[in-house]
Amino acid sequence: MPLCGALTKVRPNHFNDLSIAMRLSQYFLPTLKENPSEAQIVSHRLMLRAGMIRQSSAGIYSWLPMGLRVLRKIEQIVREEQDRAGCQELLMPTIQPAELWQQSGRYDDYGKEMLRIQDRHGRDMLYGPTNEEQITEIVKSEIQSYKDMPKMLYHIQWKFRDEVRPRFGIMRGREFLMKDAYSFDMDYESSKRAYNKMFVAYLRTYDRLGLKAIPMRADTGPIGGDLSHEFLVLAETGESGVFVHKDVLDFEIPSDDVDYESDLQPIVDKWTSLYAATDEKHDESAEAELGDQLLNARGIEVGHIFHFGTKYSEPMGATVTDQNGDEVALQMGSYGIGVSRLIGAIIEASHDDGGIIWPESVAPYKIGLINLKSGDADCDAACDKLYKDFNAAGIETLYDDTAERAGAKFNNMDLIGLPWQVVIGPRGLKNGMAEVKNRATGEKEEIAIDQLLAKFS
RNA sequence: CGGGGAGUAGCGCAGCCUGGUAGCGCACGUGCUUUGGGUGCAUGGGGUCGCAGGUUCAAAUCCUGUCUCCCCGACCA
Repeated sequence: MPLCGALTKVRPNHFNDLSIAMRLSQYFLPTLKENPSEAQIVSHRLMLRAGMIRQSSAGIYSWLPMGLRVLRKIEQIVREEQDRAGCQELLMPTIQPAELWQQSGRYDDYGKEMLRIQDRHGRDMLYGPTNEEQITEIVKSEIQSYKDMPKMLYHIQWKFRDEVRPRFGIMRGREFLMKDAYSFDMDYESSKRAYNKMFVAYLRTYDRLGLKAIPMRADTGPIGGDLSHEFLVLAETGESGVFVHKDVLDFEIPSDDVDYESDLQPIVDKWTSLYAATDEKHDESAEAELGDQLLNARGIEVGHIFHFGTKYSEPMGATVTDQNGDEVALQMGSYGIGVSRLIGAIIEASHDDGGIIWPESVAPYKIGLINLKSGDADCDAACDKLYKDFNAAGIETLYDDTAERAGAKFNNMDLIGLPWQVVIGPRGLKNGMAEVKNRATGEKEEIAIDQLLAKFS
């Protein structure tokens, strides 16, 4: 469908709209001064301290308003890029019938990671760890002719994998939010085009999230071939070692007017032309060959795309009639992004001793407005006006109107990690000035209060 | 699933060895104080010591069992 690229820019998304403004005195934001003892890695600690999540049981979390807000933002960027690539959103259930998995043969194979449950009639059900069977069933039932092919479908849904050992907070939970897309094609060549679309969409998605993500050759599973890549985000605290030709870091991200119907192979070829491997697949000989071109870093896996041919379509009978009237088993691929895990990855990649440093695209609010002297008539008036103006201009603002001391407010705002802090205090106010701090760089500058709106619009 | 550690106030911890009915810091309430990087003083509230048995006149403390959480490893988005 050639329309797919054009639709996304003004895509209304009412159910995902987020409120623009919030007063801290009214916000449910339970921040912690001290580190909870159970949290080991920095993203877990900061998510707990910044009041984003609370643990319910091992690997299962509640999302508090601040955390949910970031989750929604990430989800929305993922959604926009999937839509742009021509992938269509649907929503499949979390609970699936066991029969579906018996058909594919995975019901017995999957093991204890699959949470199995029974309904009141004793019918075997399961909490989906993934959705290949479910989507295959849908396409099988609804598509009979090559004329309705190809199709790319995705959903963003909670999954459950009963990990033996959940850890690292949200990064390795049992319950997690995932975008999974599935492609259906008549032949391998067509399937490869779908794969390339997702490849490009992934590059764009991670870039928009403020991340350096690098595609790396991954295990090809049962099919073989070269259509399988993992996307690793570079972060010092990453779980796996990565070895990358350093020029990969400077490769160009496809722009937002990429034509997804054009031949994307050159982009994919470019991005896979230089050496990039996780430590598991690292080839020692490449190390010598690359010399000082080689970057040895650490990474977090945040996405995986792969082609698996007829692995599910065949056993489940998902066939379509081709031009000759023959029944053909569909060529399939699946494309995952760990949405909730991405929050952890972003924090791992972007924080300092003071707390989180949100990239602007996913920051819960753009501006933290700090009233240094709540209760002071002039400070209150100046802040109220700014707050209203920002609000009217659609600038997301969290207004710290509490009676805390200055130091407490600064530290708390640093912890939360909003990109900009606008500080109003009696001292600057006398001259009509505010202090603006860039959270990422730490730079502070004095700006006239009446110019703030222009700066942030 | 193998190996290790921990459950005492919302959070971080002490007390346990050598039983006598619970304490410190932060947070919270109140009053004063202070006000540009987590003020200071005073005062107050809050805990079936994970749970269940057992030993004992008496158990946070000793014994047995059990549940949960965390860490290392194997596995994974």
